[in-house]
Amino acid sequence: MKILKKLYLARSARKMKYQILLVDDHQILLEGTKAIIDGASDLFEVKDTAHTPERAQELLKNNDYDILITDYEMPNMKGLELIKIAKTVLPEIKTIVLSMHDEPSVIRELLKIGADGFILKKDTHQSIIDALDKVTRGKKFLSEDVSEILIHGIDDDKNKDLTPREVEITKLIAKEYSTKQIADILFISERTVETHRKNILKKTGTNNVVGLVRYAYKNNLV
Amino acid sequence: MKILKKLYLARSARKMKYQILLVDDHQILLEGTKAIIDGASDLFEVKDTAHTPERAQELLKNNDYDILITDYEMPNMKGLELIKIAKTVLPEIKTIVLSMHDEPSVIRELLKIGADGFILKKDTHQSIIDALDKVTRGKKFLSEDVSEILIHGIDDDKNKDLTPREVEITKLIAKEYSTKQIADILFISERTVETHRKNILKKTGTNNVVGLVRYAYKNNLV
DNA sequence: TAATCCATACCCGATGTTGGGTATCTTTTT
DNA sequence: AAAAAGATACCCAACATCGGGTATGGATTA
Repeated sequence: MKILKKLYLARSARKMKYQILLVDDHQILLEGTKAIIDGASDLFEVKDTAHTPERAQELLKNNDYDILITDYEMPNMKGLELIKIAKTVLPEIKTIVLSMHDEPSVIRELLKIGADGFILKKDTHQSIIDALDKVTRGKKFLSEDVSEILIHGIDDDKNKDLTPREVEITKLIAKEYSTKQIADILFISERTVETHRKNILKKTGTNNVVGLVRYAYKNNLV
Repeated sequence: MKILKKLYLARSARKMKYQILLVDDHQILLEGTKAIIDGASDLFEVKDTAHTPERAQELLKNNDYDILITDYEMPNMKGLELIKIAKTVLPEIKTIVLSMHDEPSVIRELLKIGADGFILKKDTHQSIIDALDKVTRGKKFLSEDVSEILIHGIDDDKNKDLTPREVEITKLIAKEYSTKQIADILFISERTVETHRKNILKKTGTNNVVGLVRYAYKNNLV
């Protein structure tokens, strides 16, 4: 809190812009968002952009940023992990997630690991500016739509979280591996895989693989 | 061809900008892309934007545009249908599709119905400008990545198209209906559904429902 | 320490899926 | 008019999945 205020004051005293690192695997969205930010406010500036999480990681290590804005769905690494890395390298950095998906579970997970803002790609550009404004003041920002989802998605909590092992198996199922193949890959018995499978079906509230694959898609396990 | 050249000359003679209608259900991408186009060239101008296909349809009927740039994946209506509508209302309009997905079948389908350009969201903003440039000269534009995909996806043609009935059944399977339920819904025998099922698996090159559901997701049947 | 959770593994039986066919009738294409 | 494609429907056998259990050892939490 204290650090933040100091940072904020320092910036404004020196009339410096907040330096932003923008990450998205879609080049066009990257450039579009940069155009929005650079054009809409003279308080913020996109210092660098990265279109892979790896490149972002590299930039984070060798530069100083005030804010990280990142896509959530990216190849190899989820926005989630990138945020964790960013918070480690630059503990004071503020993070905003830009996502297509509006699954309550994902949003909750992000907030839990300390993301400061969450915006959907279908929100307006004003949301981005509002979010930047809020997070630099040390507050959390959720776009209207996101709040809406959180409120109406509460009972969704009964969807108990899958255990790590169950997530692993769900992913393999969704990759078209058979029970036998999964057993071979994980060096466990087919019976065990079947047990996991049954538990997963129960937890996800479906009664066949199709439902499971749909669950995997909705929760970005694919 | 003739008409196009006339249009092109007329525009430049009058020093008028090409009028663009931009359609995308993600507000941020809409505004970002608009910023890119308006900022990068004084030959083109985003006259209107729409975040639903319905709104786009309305605009198309009451206004004149030279170019339509549309997302492919949208609720209710696919970019495909919007292009058909646009070409009906304004036969001379040029159409460019902006898509996340890089399925050869989708690209081929779009080119078949007369789309003039195809860009992936992971391409650079220069691709958009290049595309605008080309299509106003009456040429087709495929971004490098897209051409790449088309070339390496040729043998994908063995993925013979599913028949209407097969598509119908695929959708039902992907909606978690069992063979028995599908038989009831379509008033046909379970045996028939099984036959369709087998043919679909063969055509899509998979050997279980999981692969089928993945196919459904990739081809926007879900 | 006791209770809970997680991962492991087995049993059983019912039901569903997959892969191999063949066959008829209608519609569309050549 | 002949050929091809599409939708219908059946047979059979092998295999996988699903739903109901129970059980055990290890780790974590209360």
